[in-house]
Amino acid sequence: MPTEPLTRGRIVAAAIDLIEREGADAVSMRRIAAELGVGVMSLYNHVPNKDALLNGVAESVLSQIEFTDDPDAHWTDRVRMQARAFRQIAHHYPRSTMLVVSRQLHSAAGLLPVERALATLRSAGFGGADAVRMLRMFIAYIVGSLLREVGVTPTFAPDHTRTINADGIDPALFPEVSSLAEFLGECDHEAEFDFGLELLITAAEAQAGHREGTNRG
Amino acid sequence: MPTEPLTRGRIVAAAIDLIEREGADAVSMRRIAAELGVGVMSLYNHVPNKDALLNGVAESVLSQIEFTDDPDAHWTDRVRMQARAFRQIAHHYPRSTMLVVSRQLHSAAGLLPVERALATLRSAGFGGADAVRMLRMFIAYIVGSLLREVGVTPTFAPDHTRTINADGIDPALFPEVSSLAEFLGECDHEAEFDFGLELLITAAEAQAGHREGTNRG
DNA sequence: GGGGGATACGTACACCGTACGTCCGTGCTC
DNA sequence: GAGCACGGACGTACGGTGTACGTATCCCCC
Repeated sequence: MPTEPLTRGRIVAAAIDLIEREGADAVSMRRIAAELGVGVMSLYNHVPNKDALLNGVAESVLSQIEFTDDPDAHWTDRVRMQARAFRQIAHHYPRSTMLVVSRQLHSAAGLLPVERALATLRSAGFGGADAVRMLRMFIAYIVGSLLREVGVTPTFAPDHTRTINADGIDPALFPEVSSLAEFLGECDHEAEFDFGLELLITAAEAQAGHREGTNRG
Repeated sequence: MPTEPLTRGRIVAAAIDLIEREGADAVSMRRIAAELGVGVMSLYNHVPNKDALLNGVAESVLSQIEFTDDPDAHWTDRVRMQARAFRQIAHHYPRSTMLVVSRQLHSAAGLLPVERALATLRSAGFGGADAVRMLRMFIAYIVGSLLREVGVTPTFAPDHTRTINADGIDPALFPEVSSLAEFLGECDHEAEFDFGLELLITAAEAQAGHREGTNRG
């Protein structure tokens, strides 16, 4: 009974599966091998080392983004759709998101979203330099938001404020925090994401109109 | 010759020092102990485990933020100053920034910036819910930006595009990326940060004016 | 003096990534 | 068909990791 042959793809898939089930800390070459019913060192026939494997995980997740934005739609709608597509994949692989965001990949997988976004921004009338600036701004916001959603970002996170509150935070030292504990303690991630996204898009649109015909990129 | 007694503070300081010198991967309990000229297990008299130690690192860095914003200044100026203070500390401890941003601390160290920011936003006239929303938006942008600056964020990062370009990216597949390689390849971090920050502040100010007297928080 | 608590330390265990050597099934060459 | 080269699967081994546990040492208070 020849088992399915070992493959880089199968290994990466097993890694993603393991990460989503037990978290990134659970990932070890031994563990993945066991998961695949295979000797540890067999993995190294398909993957040079653990770091490369994790890069593979990030690339795989990134490449699964589904861009469904209509090329004929208004550019603001396209930006919205692209940002949401990014967010959606992060939601689908929440525990892998940290990996995606924290690894420097220089492969085509990571380049496609950039290409799409740049095309959209240029179609909005932004010059080269401005398009890149805008892209970087959107990415910064999206990455930061996803980190919060995924539950990585620090104190400012949602449910932990409840913990803090339970611990009893001193209202004299932190009047605002304690009086706003109600709002800090809850977080509709999607609503929060969209709120900032809309603000950014509105601001970007204002810039686009403002600089029309003044493209200096 | 009784050496300086071991202390949680000294341990955390040694960890920060080590991280900044050799990166977060170099941190191990053995390494830190060696750095302090001390047995490994002695550390555990002052720190429950490695994770707590890293939390200590994050808290320490966070608590060194110097808020110099004038309480009487316009709220937009105060937001600007606070965001820059955050960025400055990240620049001072670049390799520790990832830790700061990726750990869930629930200590006072992480609460102070939140308190300051909330106070500022409330003074701008935002209701409770809106103030928290704005705070989250600013934090998302700042965190995302710092990750990029620190050189952690993926493909969209600056100098690696040059590498990609050197590798020869296919202009047919990625026309925008390749035609904008010039702009993607360089990044004045401070200018980029300020660009987005100003956009956000402007947008926030518009919201503040728009909702005046309509506070529903 | 003597007892007790805090601190420093060494040893030991389970686990990690991976370099290296070995084995075996497959396919090509004669 | 015989011989052989080769690639993939595997076991072993080494140096590293975090930390549980037991022990030794110091200082302070009685």
